[in-house]
Amino acid sequence: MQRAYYVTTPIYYISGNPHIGHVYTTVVADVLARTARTVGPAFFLTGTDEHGQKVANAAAAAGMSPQEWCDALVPRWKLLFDAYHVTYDDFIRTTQPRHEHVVQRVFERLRERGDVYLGKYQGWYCVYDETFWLESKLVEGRCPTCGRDVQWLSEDDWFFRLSMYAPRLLEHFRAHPDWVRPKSVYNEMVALLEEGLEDFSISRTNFDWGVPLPGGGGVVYVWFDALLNYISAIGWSVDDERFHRYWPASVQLVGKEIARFHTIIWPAVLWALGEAAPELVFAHGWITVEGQKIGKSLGNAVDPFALAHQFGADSLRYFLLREAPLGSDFSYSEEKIAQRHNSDLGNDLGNLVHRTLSMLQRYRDGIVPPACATPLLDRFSDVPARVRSALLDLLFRDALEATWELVTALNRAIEEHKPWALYKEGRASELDALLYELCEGLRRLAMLLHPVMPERMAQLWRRLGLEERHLGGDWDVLVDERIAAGTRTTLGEPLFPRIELEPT
RNA sequence: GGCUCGGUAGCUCAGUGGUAGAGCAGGGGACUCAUAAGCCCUUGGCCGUAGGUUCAAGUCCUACCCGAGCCA
Repeated sequence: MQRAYYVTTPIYYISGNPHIGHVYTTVVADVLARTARTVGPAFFLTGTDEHGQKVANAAAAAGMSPQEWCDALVPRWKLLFDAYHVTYDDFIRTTQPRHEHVVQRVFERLRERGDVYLGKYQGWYCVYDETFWLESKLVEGRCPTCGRDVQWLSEDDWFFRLSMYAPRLLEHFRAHPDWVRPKSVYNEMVALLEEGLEDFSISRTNFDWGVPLPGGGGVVYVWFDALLNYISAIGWSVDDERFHRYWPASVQLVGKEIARFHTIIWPAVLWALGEAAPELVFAHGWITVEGQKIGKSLGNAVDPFALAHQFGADSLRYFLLREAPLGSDFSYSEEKIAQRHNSDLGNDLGNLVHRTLSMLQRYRDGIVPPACATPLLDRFSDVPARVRSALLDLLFRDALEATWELVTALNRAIEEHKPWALYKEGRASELDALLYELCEGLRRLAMLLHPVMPERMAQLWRRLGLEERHLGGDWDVLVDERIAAGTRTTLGEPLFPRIELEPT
C-alpha cells in the first residue's frame, strides 16, 4: 500500500464570510497538494466548521435554522476556492453524518478506555469566543479578548485526561524538534508543556447545536468536534485501509491562534485513539492590512472575489507565496500586489513568453524548430529538483527565486544572441537553436510554476501547443520529454498585462 | 511580572565567528524581438542601543529600547 501525501487546512468557522486570510491558507495547501501530486498520490482536505453557539446565534439573527444557515454559506466558500483554482480532494462539513458518526465513535472509544471522565465545568463564559475564563482573567468583568459581557455557567461536562499526556507530549516535542513550525510556536508550546496541562472539557450542556453525545447528556464541544474532521474525512474506524493510506498527515496548516489545539490537544487525542501524531503542523501568520488584523469587526476586510477580479487569482497566489513569510504576519497592500505583478509576472516572465512566441511567429510562422542541444537549460538542470524540494518544505520564496534564475537566464540569452540580428544575417541554424531552447525553457517554466499559477501556466502550456493532460505530471518525466519539432504555437494576448493602479 | 520570536539598504528579506548581500524601487547607458518590457552599469548600510567575550562579532554573552506573540 503506497502512503499518500495528506495536507489539511483548518476547517473554517462558518459564522461569517471568507476573507483573504482564508484564501492564503487554502492556497498554500493547494500548492503543496499540486506539487505532491507530481510525485505520487496526494489528498487535500478542507472544509467548514459548522457547530457551536456562534453559528446558532448568527443563524437565529438571520431568521434561519443553523443547518439552513450553513447550507446557505457553504457554497460561498466553495465558489471562493474555485475562484482561486483550489483543487481540494474533499470538502468536509462537520454537520455531515459521516463526520458526526466518527465524532461519536471517538467519544465512545475514549470513554471505554477511561480517557474521559465526568466533572464539573464552571466559569465565566464568553458566548462570542466560546471560551471559559477564570475570574482573574476578566478585564473589568468582561471578556479579555473581545470585551463582550460574560455569563456565569456551571455544568457537568466530560473531560479528556489531557494532563496525563504532558510527559509524552514533551518527549515527542524533544524528539521531533521540527514537527511544529515555525520555531517560535514550537518554543511556546514547549513552554506550555513544561508548566503542565489541565484536563480539557469536551462536552457542553448549555446549548444544543453540536454532535449529540452518545447516550445523551449534551453535545460535543465544538473545538473537539472540529479537530476530528481530519480523521473523519479519511475514514477513521470506517475504512482502516483508506485511513492508514493517508494518516498521519504530512502537513497540517493552522493559524497561529489555534496552534495550541493542534500541537497539544490534538496529538494527545490521537494517541488516546492509538493513532500517530501528524508529521508537521505549520502555524502561519496573519495577513494584515497596514498591520491591523483583518476582521469584520474592524471593517477592513477586503472582498477576496474582488481581489481575484482586479489582479487575477494566479497573480494573488504568486504574490502571497513570493512575498508573505509563511511563519509570521504579513501586511499586504494593493500597491505591493501591483508591484509584484508588474515586475515579476509582467516584465520578467510575461514579457519573456511574449517576446519568444512573437519572434517564433515572425521568423518561423510559430512552428517549433528542429530539436537540438540546450546547453543553457542543461546548466540549470538542478532547478526542478530544487524548486520541488523547496515547495514541499514550505519554502515558497526560495522556490520562486530558484525559478526566476531560469527566467532571468532566458531573458539574458535573448540579449546575448540577438535573434533579430541572426534573422537579418540569415544565420538560420543558430536562430533555430536559440528559438528551440527558448521554447523548451518556457515549457519548463510552465511546469515549475504550475502549482503556484495553475490557470496561467495551463494557458502558457496551450500556447506552446502542448497537450494539457501532461501538465501536472512527474517533473522528471516531463523534463526528459522536451518539446517536439514542428509543434504549432500561438502568440495570444500577454499572459500578465501590466496593472496601473488608480492614484488615490 | 516571566518567556518566545523578530529589529540588516527606501521596501520585502537572505546572511555558516573571518572583506555586509539579493530582489524590487531610485540613477545612468547601449539595444529593438517584446507588455515603455528585457539587458548592462550604478547610488544606497552606526546590521535597534550600550557594554562585554574574542586576534576577529550582523553572528556569541549581558542589559535596555521597539514590534509581534505566548503564559501568569
